[in-house]
Order: sequence, then structure tokens, then C-alpha cells
Amino acid sequence: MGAALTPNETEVLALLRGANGPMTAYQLLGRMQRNGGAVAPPTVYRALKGLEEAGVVQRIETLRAWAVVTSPVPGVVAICDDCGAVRSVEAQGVFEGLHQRLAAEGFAEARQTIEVHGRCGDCTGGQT
Amino acid sequence: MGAALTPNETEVLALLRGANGPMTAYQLLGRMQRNGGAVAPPTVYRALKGLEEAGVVQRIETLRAWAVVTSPVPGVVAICDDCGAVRSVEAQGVFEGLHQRLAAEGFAEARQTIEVHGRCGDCTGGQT
DNA sequence: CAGATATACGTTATAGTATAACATAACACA
DNA sequence: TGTGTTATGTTATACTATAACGTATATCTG
Repeated sequence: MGAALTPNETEVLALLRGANGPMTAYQLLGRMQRNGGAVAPPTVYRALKGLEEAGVVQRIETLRAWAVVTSPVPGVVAICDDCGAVRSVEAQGVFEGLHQRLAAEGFAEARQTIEVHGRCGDCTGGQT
Repeated sequence: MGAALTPNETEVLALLRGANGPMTAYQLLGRMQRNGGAVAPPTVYRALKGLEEAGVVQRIETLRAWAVVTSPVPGVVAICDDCGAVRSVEAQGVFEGLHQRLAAEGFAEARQTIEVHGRCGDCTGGQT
């Protein structure tokens, strides 16, 4: 099974789970400071690193922020530029197609990042 | 046609074209300072913004660096973690599949980012 | 021409993101 | 007891990006 989380990792994970979207490392830091006194950036970044390696959080590259992983398989991160909502959309076929395409080039992928900006269904109001 | 580039944009683009891979904004800044004396970060970032809007450069999110766009259509950015090579791989089918998948969710995408880390063909030596 | 607007650029300062390096504490266990 | 390992604390700094304001130049227009 996955290794147990450390206290700091547990705290960071709880904060991210309690948020309704990604948080930046310094937002997490601020929360931890209000909770627990003196906390410095490395504490947060170390926790995020551990959680990322455990596969339970991921960095949203285009937002420079961190979010909990909501899907057991890799997802496409869909970011609404209107309302800020961030969703992970399962898209096995897309990842599979990507793998095939890169394998054909001789590229052995280790980590795929797919992020999309646009407007979510709520914000387009059904408009195409 | 596309708007003409400003002198600063032209200089930044030339530097990126002359590089054999992505450069960070501050690497560009260093080069410009050695060329032209006093240059400050906003000069570089403004040029990068203009070039990005013109579609001739792009930010490689996972590297926090900037590269020239080498393909007329959006490409998958394949980054070798061994040798550092960065290639843009055309993958129309992948982008199309991504579009279909998101459209089905009611999401209207404006910008897609696909970056993959791993090992390029040269570094795997043909191994699967 | 005077004045208004727009564009590019310069300049200073600061905000925001991330890591290096070294010190300490607590625990496991030979 | 001593030794190694893991997690954490602490200080400082590096790296990335933007805000805000000032200046110069060109263009348009009354």
C-alpha cells in the first residue's frame, strides 16, 4: 500500500480537500501559519512533494497552483477562465492516443500533462 | 497578415531562434543585457507576451521557459528528461480527440496545453 | 499648429513561486 | 549506547513575473 502520510502532508492534504479548487503554495502556507504558528515555505513544498509522489495531489501547471487528484486515472484538467472552476475530466482515449503517437516517435513518456483553458458549460450557458 | 514585430520582440525572437531549445525569461534578459546595456525584466516579458499573442513563441509550462513555435498547428511538447531535448510533435488526432471529449462535457476550450516528460528515442537507444 | 490618442519603451519597485543548505528532534533497532 | 533514518525546523536566497508610473514618438484630427 502507499506509504503513510506525515503530519505535515496530512495537514496540507486536508487543506486542499477543504478548498473548492486549487490553492497556491503560499495560500497553503498562510493557512498553516494561522493554524500552527511559525511555518516556512519548505514545510509546504516538502509536503506537496511527498503528496505528489504519493499521487494524491498534482500541480496545475498553468495556474501555478496545487490540487487534489480526483480521479484514479490521469485526467485532462479543464480550467474555466470565467468562473475559475477546475475539473479533472477522464479521457482515457486521449491519453492512449497520445501514448501511441509518442511511441511512434520513439519517445517513452513518464508523465503527461494535459490542461485546457476555456469556458465551462455553466459559463457558456449551453452556447456552442 | 500578422502585425509587425517591435524591435524588442524581434530581438527576443532572434535569441530564441538561435538557441537550441527553450530559454527562461532571465536567460533572455542576460543575453539582452550583454548585447544592449540596461534592460529590465518587463522588457523581456512584454516582448514574450507580444510574441506569444502573435503565435510565434510559447511558454513551456513544465519548464517555466520559452520556446519558438515550430509547427503551424498546435503540437504536443515532448521533453526528454535525460538530454533535455524539447520537440514539438504534431498530433492532430490527439487534439481533435481532446476537443471532442471536452465538447461532450460542454466545455468550450480556448487553449490546450499538452506536455509530456520522458525519454526521447536517442536516449532510450531504441529500447521500448 | 495644438491637442488628443495610441504605442512602445524605460525604470523602479515589488509580488509571487521555489529551493539550497544546514540544524534539530524523534524514533528504530543493531 | 550508538548509529542511521526520517521528518521537521530555520535561515537565507534564487528564480519567475508583474504593477505602476514616466517618457518618447508617431499619428490623427479639429
